[in-house]
Amino acid sequence: MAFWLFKQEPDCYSFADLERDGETLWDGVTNALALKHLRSVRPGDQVLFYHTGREKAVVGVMEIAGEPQPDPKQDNEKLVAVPVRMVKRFVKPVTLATLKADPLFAEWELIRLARLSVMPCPEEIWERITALGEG
DNA sequence: GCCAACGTTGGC
DNA sequence: GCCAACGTTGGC
Repeated sequence: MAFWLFKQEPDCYSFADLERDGETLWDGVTNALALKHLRSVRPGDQVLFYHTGREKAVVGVMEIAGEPQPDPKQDNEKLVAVPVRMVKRFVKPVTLATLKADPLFAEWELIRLARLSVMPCPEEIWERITALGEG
């Protein structure tokens, strides 16, 4: 079982939308490195949901609900999408400012590669963020 | 609204 | 295959 972080602009699809839907297909990823990561996810993997834009915070946890599959909205076999399901909303969102203030996160892709939307999450970072988020 | 960082495209 | 120009993302 592995840990990941997925980013999304909440005006496009928010954690509240996932709470409403329960499960959704995470699609629309086109960046090569993000796709490489997305093809590596496995059912049961745990995923942090990060809101970009105004919020800039990790807002909750979801889990991979199925195998990566061709993105049904794209006419390109290289592009994949993956089913995800809601797990829990954080009591307290963990803001980017909080993460930037702690050197533990400085080398992580979330900080180093601002435009990457799918990335692995080292277990140490997972533990720290979920501890902060669960208050 | 601006800009830095990065990815993509297209001419050569 | 290189690189300049351009487009996009996301933080500020």
